[in-house]
Amino acid sequence: MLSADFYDRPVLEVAPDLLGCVVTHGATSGVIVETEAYHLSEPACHAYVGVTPRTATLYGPPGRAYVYRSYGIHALLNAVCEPEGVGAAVLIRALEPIDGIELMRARRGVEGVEDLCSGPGKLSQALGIELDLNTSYLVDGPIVISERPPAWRDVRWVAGERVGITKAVDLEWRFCALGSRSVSRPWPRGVREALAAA
DNA sequence: CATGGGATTGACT
DNA sequence: GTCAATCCCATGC
Repeated sequence: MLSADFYDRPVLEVAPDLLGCVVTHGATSGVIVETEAYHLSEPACHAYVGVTPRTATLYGPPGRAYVYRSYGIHALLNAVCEPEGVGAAVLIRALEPIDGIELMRARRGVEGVEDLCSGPGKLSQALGIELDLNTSYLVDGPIVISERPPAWRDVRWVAGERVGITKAVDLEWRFCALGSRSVSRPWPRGVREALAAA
């Protein structure tokens, strides 16, 4: 599994490095195929407002999970990065399912493998991740992130603009693996072209 | 203490 | 393309 040192680096390095790594929670797991970086220096990041009860996790030690509720409905999973005292995290936006696919189908209420984890709210629902896992360590579990399997060692990716935000929209801090149909919509140009060519 | 705004999704026109 | 669901918390009075 990835050590705390892996996350104790600039968030723009960690975000693409997480592509191809495996997230496991209980009997379910999947390969990360999409991430976004957030940093206290830009207004789209929750940490932009400084340290509050909500953002304390972001400013805490690297390697922990930051889980928060979005639109009152979805739990979104982030990996806290950079040294303690620096508010930054990588949002895990999509997975390609590996283990526990039947359990994911039951939790999601849909059948298609490509629909199980192709979005940040979807993957939390599929893996059974809720707000009580906020501040838990991604090194120890219950959620664990481990190194790239051999097939994903040299994963290729493209950067694009982040999704669903209204501030700092021009930063290309979204990272999508090429060749996976589990990337969330809208697909960046490179992702569309790679799948069309395949 | 009241208010308002989301790092989304799925259903519907 | 539009829109509502629904909870947490930051902000302002």
